[in-house]
Amino acid sequence: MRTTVKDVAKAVGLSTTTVSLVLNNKPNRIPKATREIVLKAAKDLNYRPNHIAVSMVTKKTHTIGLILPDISNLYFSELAKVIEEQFHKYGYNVLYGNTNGTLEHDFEYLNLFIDRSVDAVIMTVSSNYSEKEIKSLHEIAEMNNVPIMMVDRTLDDPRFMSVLLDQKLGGYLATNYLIHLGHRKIACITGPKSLRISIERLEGYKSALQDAGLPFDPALIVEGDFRVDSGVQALPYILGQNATAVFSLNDMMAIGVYRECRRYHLSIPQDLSIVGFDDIFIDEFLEPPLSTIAQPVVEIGEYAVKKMMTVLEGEEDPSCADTMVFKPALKVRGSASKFMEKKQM
Amino acid sequence: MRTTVKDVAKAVGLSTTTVSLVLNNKPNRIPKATREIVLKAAKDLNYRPNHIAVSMVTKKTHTIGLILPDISNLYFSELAKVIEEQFHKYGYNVLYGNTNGTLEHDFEYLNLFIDRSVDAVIMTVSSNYSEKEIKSLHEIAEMNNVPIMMVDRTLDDPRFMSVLLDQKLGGYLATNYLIHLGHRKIACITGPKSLRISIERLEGYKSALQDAGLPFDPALIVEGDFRVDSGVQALPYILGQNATAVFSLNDMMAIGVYRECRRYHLSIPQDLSIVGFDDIFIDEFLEPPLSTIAQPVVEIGEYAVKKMMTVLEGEEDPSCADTMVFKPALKVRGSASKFMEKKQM
DNA sequence: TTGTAGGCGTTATCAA
DNA sequence: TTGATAACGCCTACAA
Repeated sequence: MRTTVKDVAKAVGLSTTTVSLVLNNKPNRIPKATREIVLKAAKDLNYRPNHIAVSMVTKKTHTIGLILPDISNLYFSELAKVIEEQFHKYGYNVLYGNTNGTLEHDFEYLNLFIDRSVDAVIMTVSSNYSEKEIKSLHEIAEMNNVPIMMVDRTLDDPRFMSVLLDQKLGGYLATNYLIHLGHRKIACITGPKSLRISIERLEGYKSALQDAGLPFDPALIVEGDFRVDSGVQALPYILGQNATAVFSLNDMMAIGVYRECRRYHLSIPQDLSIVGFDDIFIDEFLEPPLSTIAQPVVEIGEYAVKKMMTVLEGEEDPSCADTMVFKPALKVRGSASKFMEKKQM
Repeated sequence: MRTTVKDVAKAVGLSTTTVSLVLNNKPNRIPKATREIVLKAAKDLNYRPNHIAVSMVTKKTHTIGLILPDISNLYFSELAKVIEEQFHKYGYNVLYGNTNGTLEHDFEYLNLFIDRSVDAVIMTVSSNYSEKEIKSLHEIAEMNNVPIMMVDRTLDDPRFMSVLLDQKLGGYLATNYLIHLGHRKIACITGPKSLRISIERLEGYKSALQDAGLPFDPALIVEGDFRVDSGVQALPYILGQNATAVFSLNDMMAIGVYRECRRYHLSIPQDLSIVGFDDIFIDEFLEPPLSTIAQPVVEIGEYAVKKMMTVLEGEEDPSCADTMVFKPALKVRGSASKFMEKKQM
C-alpha cells in the first residue's frame, strides 16, 4: 500500500489536517518547526498524493482530453507532441483518442473523456457538422461545464474557442505564386468537399485567380481525399486539361503527383509546376524539394494550450470564446518554375 | 451537477445499493421488474457513472500510461495509434507522454502516471539503462504493483515483459541482400552506440559479412544519431572509403544520404546502393523508392495490448514476464542494384 | 496553531 | 431481494 496522509499524520503525531495543510502550502501559517517535521516524514515515508482522491474532492483531474482524427498523420502527431509538452509544463496530462476521422468517434471520445472528468478538451473535428450536431456538441460542453477548444478545423459556431489557420490565405499564397511564375492553367487537387479546409483553401485559389484577372475554370478542379493516391489518380486528368501547374491542397497528394509524374517521365518543375500545403518534414527531401504552404504548428499548439490554461485558471470565461487565426507562409523550394511554352509532345 | 446514483435511487424510491447492483449487472439477481425501473430512471436522468469515484473504490482506473521517446516520429505515432485503438476496444484510455529520448523523462512520466493510478504502463525506454536504473525501474513497478511492458526497445532484464523486433536479423537481412548483389565494401551508418537497437542491428551486419566470408572493416562504420543530418554528414566519409553500398540503420538517415547524393550528382543505385531500416511511409515515394527492413508495427502494437490485457484481467501473472520477438522483413524497392565496377571518376 | 468531522460518488460488506 | 453503513484518500469548514 502506498503511504497516505493518515500514515504521515500518525508518524508525526499530528492530525491529517495539519499534514494536508503543510503539503498543500496552505496559508494557515503552520510554524516552520511542525512544517519541517511533516515534510521530512512525508519524504521519509515516500508519500505521494493519490490523484484520484484529490480529484474526488477538488473536482479537478489535471487531465486534458485530446481528440484527433489520426495521430499517425505527421501534422497531427507534431501537434499532439507540442500540446502534450506544453500541458506537461503546467502539470497536466493528456488523454488522447484517434477518431479516424469519423463523427461518431468524435462524440464517443468526447463523452468518454467527460466521463473521466477531464478538465478540458482539445479537438480537431473529423468533418463539418450539421446544425444539429453542433448544437449537440455545444450542449454536451455546457452541461458538463467542460471547455472545448477546436484546433485546425472549427465549426460554424462562434461559441467554441478555436485556433485556426487562415486557410484561404494559404490557398491564395500558393496560387498567386504560380500565377506570378506565369502559369495560366493551374489545376487544383482539393480535399473532401465536406471539409471546411478544402473549401477555404479553394476559395483562396479562386480569389487569387480573380485578383489576377484570370478566369476560374471548374474543369481544372479535381476532388481528392488528402491521401497520396488522390494525387496519383488526379494527374492523368490534369494533364488532359493541359494544366502547366498544380496546386495540391496538401503535401501527401502532391507526393502522389510526384510519383505519377515519374511514371509519365515528366519532370518537375520543367513539365509541371507544383505547390503543396502543410510543409511536412519530408518535403525538403523530395526531388525536387516541394514548395508548399507552411503552417506554424508549434505556435498553434502553444497558443491553444496557453489559451486553455487561462480558462482553466479561471482568468477567463470560456464563454467569451474567441478565435485565433494564424497566418500560413509560402515556402519556396524547387517544385515550381516559370512557365515556358510547352514543347510539342 | 451530473446525476448520481443517489439521484437515481431517490427517483425510484430504492437504495443506492440496489441501483448500483442493477447498473453493474451484479449477480445478486435483482428481479426484472425493479431492474427495469432502475434502468429506465437511469436513462431518463441521463445517469453517467463518475469514473473517479469508481476508481476510488475499485482501485482500477482503466487507464494506461504510454511513454514514448517522440510521438512525432512516424514509427512511434503509428505504434501509438495502434495501441490506443486496441485499448479502446477494451474500454481503456491512454495517457501519453513524450520523453524526447531522455532518461529523466522516462522516470518522470512513469512516476507521474503511477501517481495517477494507471493500471499499466507501456513504454519504449529512451536509452540503455545502467544496472542501477534498471533496478530502480523495477522497484517502482513492484512497489506500485503496476505492470510495465517494454515495446521496441527493452532493458537487459528478464523481469520486464517485452515485445521486440529481432533487430539482429534485420541487420543481417539488409546486409546479406547487399552482399548478394555483389557488394564488397558496404558501409554502415549506425544509431547512437548507447542504444541496443544500434548494437543489435550492427551485429546482424557483422554476422552477414562473416557468413559470406567477408572481413569486417571498422573504417566502414559511421556513428549517426538516427536523424536525417547524420546521413548527410556521413556520405562524404563513406565515399572516401570507396564503399559501393550503404546500410543505414534507419530510413531517416537514408533520406539524408539521398539528399547528399544529389548534391554530389551521384545516382542511386547506380553509384551507390542503399538499404534502410523501418519502412516509413515515405520510402516508396522517394526517387528511387527506398529498399528497407520493415517492422510489423501493427502486429507489435496489437500483441503488446493483448498481452497486457491478459495480465490486467488477471489471467496471467506479470511476473512470468516473457519476451515476444517479431521478425522483420526485407522490402526490396529500387535503391540497391548489382555491384558494377565503378567507372573512373 | 491544530484537530474534528463531514463529504466527494461509488462499491462492498453484511445484515435484514 | 434489498438496505444501512463503512470505506476508498483527501480536503476543508469550523471548532477548539
